[in-house]
Amino acid sequence: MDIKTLCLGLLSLNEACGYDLKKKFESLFKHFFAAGYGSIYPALADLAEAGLVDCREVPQNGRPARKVYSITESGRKHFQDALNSANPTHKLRSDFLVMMYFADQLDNDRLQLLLNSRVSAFGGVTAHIKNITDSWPSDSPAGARFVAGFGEAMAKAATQYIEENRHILKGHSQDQAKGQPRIRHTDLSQANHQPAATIEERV
Amino acid sequence: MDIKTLCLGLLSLNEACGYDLKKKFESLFKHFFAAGYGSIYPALADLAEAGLVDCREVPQNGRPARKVYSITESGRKHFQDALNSANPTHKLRSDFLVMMYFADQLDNDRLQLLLNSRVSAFGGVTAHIKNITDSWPSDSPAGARFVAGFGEAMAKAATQYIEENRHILKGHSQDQAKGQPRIRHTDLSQANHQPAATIEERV
DNA sequence: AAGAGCATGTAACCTGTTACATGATTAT
DNA sequence: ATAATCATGTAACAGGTTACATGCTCTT
Repeated sequence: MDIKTLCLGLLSLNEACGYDLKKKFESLFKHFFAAGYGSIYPALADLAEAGLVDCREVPQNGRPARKVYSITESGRKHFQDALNSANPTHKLRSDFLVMMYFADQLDNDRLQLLLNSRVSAFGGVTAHIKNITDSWPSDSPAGARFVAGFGEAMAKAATQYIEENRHILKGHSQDQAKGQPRIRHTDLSQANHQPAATIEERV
Repeated sequence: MDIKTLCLGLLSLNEACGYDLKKKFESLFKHFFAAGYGSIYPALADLAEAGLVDCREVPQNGRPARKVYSITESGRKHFQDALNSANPTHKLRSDFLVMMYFADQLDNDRLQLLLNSRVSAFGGVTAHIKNITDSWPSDSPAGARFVAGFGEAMAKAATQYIEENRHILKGHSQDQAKGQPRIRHTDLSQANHQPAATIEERV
């Protein structure tokens, strides 16, 4: 799902200007979808050009006019179609896990720092979600509560996993020689998939 | 962290050709980092050009020669630097959660299907991880075990969250009128941030 | 006085994805 | 026979990020 569609979705709930949408992205969707002005404004322009939204300009004193976008019937239909199309994705991209994979090439101070800041980042997610949900009325939409709860649950599980398993990771101590790996790795891909021509895969 | 760096990291453990790296991405990193041939081959070419890896061609019968890449000292240093640079990211991008946010615009059959296939996708992740880790020796690197365990923990937590909370989501039944939202949403962003010029934000 | 917030956007860039192109060998 | 595996890559495209450009008002 691209940002255009997501903007359209938000506009199916309330009319808004680009600035408003950015704030919604940063409150509601922060833990699973990112978007900056550089994507939102062009997206709104495209939506308007395609007739999926209408734009009404509200002049203001001393600021650029608010361009308030509201969804059209055509836009609503378009969004319904998007909701009914194929298998939605759910993708994690984590440099943190990459680094943890290479933990034994990290020195121990750095490793502990990375683990601590990841835990604290998850704490930030939890705090952020709590912060936004606290102001919600009790009849707030189920979908919103579900995705907020999902974020909390993930942050909690991740934190717990890290705290319970960080002890298995040991970076090397800083005073040892650098630049040389001291541990020979087992090849973790499937055993013996290498043609005979390839030599010296290690144990 | 870009794919180039990650390839370099894998090459810091074992020499490999592009095809091998792809397989490693798909076994070890599948749950948190994706990469296709279209990124890997150009990445390897760039690394070689930058002198961070050496390339040795191993001719084969009836196939293109294997281009086996091995890391250089310069490459190893470069990778260490990457591991020691700033705050690694950890980003989720989920169309699934987007759709759940808009659950009440989904019809109920579709909603249940989405939830079921997401649960089953997480089951697939768990199976995949179990599958690869089962073949690992008991002294396999701690980093590899940590990231595999992380993936399992997340899949488990996500599945549990979905099963325990799916009941709060109700799509509309299919025989009702389509294209019109029947529920007026409360604006979930901060209360009263709208300038007076903006009208008719709802309760 | 300084900084945050409101409000718009563009343009160049970076990065990765998808589809294409080729073709023998091995397992089912 | 058919499909999967091995093995290389390119080229066009899509999509999002970052930096830039502007400027008033309200809060601290």
